[in-house]
Amino acid sequence: MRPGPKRTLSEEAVLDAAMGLLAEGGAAAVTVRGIASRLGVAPNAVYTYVPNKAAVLSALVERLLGEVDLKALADPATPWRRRLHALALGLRERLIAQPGMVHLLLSGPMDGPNALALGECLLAVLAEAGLDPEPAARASYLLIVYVVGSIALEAAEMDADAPPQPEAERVAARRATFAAVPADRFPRTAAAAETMAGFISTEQFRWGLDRLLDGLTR
Amino acid sequence: MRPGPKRTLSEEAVLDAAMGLLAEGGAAAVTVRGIASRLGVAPNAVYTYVPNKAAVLSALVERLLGEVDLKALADPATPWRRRLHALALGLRERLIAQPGMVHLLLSGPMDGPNALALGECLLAVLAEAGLDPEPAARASYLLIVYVVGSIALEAAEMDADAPPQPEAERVAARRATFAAVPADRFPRTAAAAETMAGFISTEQFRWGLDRLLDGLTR
DNA sequence: ACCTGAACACCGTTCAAGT
DNA sequence: ACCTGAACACCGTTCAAGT
Repeated sequence: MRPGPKRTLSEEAVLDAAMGLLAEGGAAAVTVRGIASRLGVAPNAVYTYVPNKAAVLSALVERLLGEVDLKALADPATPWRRRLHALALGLRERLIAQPGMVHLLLSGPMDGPNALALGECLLAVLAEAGLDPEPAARASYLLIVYVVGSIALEAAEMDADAPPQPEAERVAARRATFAAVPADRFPRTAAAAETMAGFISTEQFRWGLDRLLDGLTR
Repeated sequence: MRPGPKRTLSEEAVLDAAMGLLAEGGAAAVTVRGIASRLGVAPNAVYTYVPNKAAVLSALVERLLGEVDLKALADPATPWRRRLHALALGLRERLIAQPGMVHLLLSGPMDGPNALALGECLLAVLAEAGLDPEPAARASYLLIVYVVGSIALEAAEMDADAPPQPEAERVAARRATFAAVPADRFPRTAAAAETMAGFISTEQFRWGLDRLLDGLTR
């Protein structure tokens, strides 16, 4: 490929390449040089389309948030609690599917337009749930904290530099870990080992979400 | 400093150096070469005391968790709710004081002895609160998710490569951000801007913790 | 305007020495 | 056993070219 004003690439192509690296090798694999090589271009050519690596990472987060189906979230035909469940579970599914994505999400403020749109939609749903503006705002943040926190803890137990394992295998790995806990020193932990193995599961995620919504609307 | 079997250093010294780098320059500043230079030693000398960088990071997390006052958490003289508040606020204070520490916490599983001890203690407190073993186990995880998630989101808005700013300044920065939100596109967000500026505060942290405990014990 | 080659200032880690 | 110098295979980013 010869130099010249060709504009063979685009910011979108850069983001696609970055996404591919993320999917294959985790957050550590997302490098400017890796993006360039995937695009068949010299490392510094990437800087034509993107100011720096940090911009790539936050653009990836924005892109992910843009994929959330806000129409379904806003649909007044479905009960608000069901809509919040769908949002939380959808976000979880997307974030877990891309190991290392949570780390990108937590590497900077969520202040992009898609993040704002999601927040706005969340406020509307919570208003429908009967919350006044101030509690609704606080509740929206609490929900985000829960979703992101859950996934961050899940991701912490995953091998960051590998493709994601299915949930059943990850739970099995945790079960093995807790089976090795000495019952004399940590009796309660050992007794609840089976429960604790399942913390990394959709079922526990749902349970926690319900306790949270209970606390918010009682 | 000349080579030879001197044992001038120790694993503890390595961790101290790493902690100093973390405090001064955030997570990105914690490098093997930085540790070595801080100890006045060649980069590879560090590998005499520590197998690799990942071991340094998880040891830092373990050290932090070891600083939690489990005796105060277990003290049956204080009401359990107050004890949980103290634990959560204490963890938050420590983690916020070291910018980048949350990223270390989230970079691997919390399966060290101090993490287990903290979990065990948490289970005991929740049992005192009247929860059966299984709900207690789930609740303990939910609490950890909340604390870690809150701090991770707070840290995401902090400059990772700089010493921590006081809470008041961070809230002020957020206020400026939300004041710039266009009210026509995001009316609810703009209306609740003042509330949302305070999400990064001890007060919101307390509020969320109380909603959580409400949901867990109702 | 867009791309290249070369370079700069970094990484983590390894390996063959020296004492 | 412990440390060193040198090296390897990487980073992100910049800069002076070439077309």
